[in-house]
Amino acid sequence: MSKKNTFPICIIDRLSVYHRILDRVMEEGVTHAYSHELAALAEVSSAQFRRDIAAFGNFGNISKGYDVAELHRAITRLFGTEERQQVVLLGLGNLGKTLLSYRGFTIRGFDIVVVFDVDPDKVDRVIGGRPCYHLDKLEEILPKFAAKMAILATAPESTDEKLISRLNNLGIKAVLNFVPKHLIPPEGMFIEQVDISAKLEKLSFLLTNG
Amino acid sequence: MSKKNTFPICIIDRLSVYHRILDRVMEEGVTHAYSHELAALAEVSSAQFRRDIAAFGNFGNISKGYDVAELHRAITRLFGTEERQQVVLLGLGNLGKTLLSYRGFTIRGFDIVVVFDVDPDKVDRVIGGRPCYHLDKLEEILPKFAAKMAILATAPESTDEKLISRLNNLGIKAVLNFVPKHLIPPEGMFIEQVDISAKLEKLSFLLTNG
DNA sequence: CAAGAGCTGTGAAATATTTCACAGAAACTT
DNA sequence: AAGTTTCTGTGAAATATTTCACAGCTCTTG
Repeated sequence: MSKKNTFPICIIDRLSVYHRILDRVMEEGVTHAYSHELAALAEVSSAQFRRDIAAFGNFGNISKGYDVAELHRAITRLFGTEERQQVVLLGLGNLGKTLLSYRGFTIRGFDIVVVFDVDPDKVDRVIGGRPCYHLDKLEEILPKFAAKMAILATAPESTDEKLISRLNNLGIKAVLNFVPKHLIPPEGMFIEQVDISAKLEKLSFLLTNG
Repeated sequence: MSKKNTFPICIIDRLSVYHRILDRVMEEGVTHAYSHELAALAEVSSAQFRRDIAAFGNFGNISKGYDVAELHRAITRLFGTEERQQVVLLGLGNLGKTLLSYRGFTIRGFDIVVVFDVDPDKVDRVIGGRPCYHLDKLEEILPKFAAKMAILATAPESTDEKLISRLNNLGIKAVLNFVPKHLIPPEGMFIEQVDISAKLEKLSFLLTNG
């Protein structure tokens, strides 16, 4: 039995990769796989794969390797996506609309249940199957939903720590931020930054200097 | 003068954050800032900020702090985005279209110059100001452009290492992959994964277990 | 112009993460 | 049923990254 009180946060990123790989392997009808096989698909060492998994319990069978379906379920449980997670979306521009119809969220257990924007043409309507309200009504409407996470796809100019603070006050403790602006979360809140251009910059750096 | 032959790759991610912060600080008319000020905005320690920057040269003025504009330029140079970088986009679904009109790319120095898809309604037309061709013509058309990087927003079913290999043969050595599928790059190629659901999974994990 | 304050860049220490390598366990094989 | 193989989980070692803490410099002030 493995009991550590602390583990590197980057394990979580790798868990998502493992999860996708288990998906794929299951589709192929495989029921058991060894650490070195799964690790190769995830581009990590087999030792790292075993240690990552072992941080959350003993899942490996000593001669059959890992039960693929069981490990998949275990990771799902860790993610808390055994039951569907409700999410609020802020911002219905190009990106917001795309996210609203993004099938990946649905597949992974996340449902955008309500949307907020500031555009008069968009508010007080149902868009993409979800009700859309004016951002001014956030405090009034959001408590009616069970969303614990928010996705931020608002205009950069109007996105700041004030908005974060409003969300925090409404009990939102996790934010996925697509706005290319580094926002500092209040105590107890997590903000995950998705900066698409930053990824291109990294690639460009690697091409230029690597 | 600082000359290291090796440095942690995660510095590059932080450089992007610093870059955004310098943008903001410059907009406010600030010309110089101390490491502890910039570090606070980026949520890193001042020592880390100084060490990250020092890995690429001596930019700090010992009593005025860092020349904001100079440091900004220096990072731009490291990214290789002093001159505009041409990029090819593969896939014109919802996400592809959004990326095509994403202003963040333009602002950061990246131009999507040509697009490929498989939809007969989309190919051999100009869409969003860029010519769109059938993916079958990749080998014929792509060499006419100077793109060194590709953005992958194709359907998961039709995205695999075979496509990666075609890109590699055409001289594309850096790929930004929006398809939620872990692709293994051939020697000498970089693939940067953008898995949006993975970020939500991480947040969900933190809420559930943190 | 000497003393004081406060900065950067960086050795050295501390901490975090990854890899090595093997004990112990299961499943074959003869 | 003993030997062989090959696996997982994990101490211990190796490596990577971050933080500490300060020398040396610049500016300010009296």
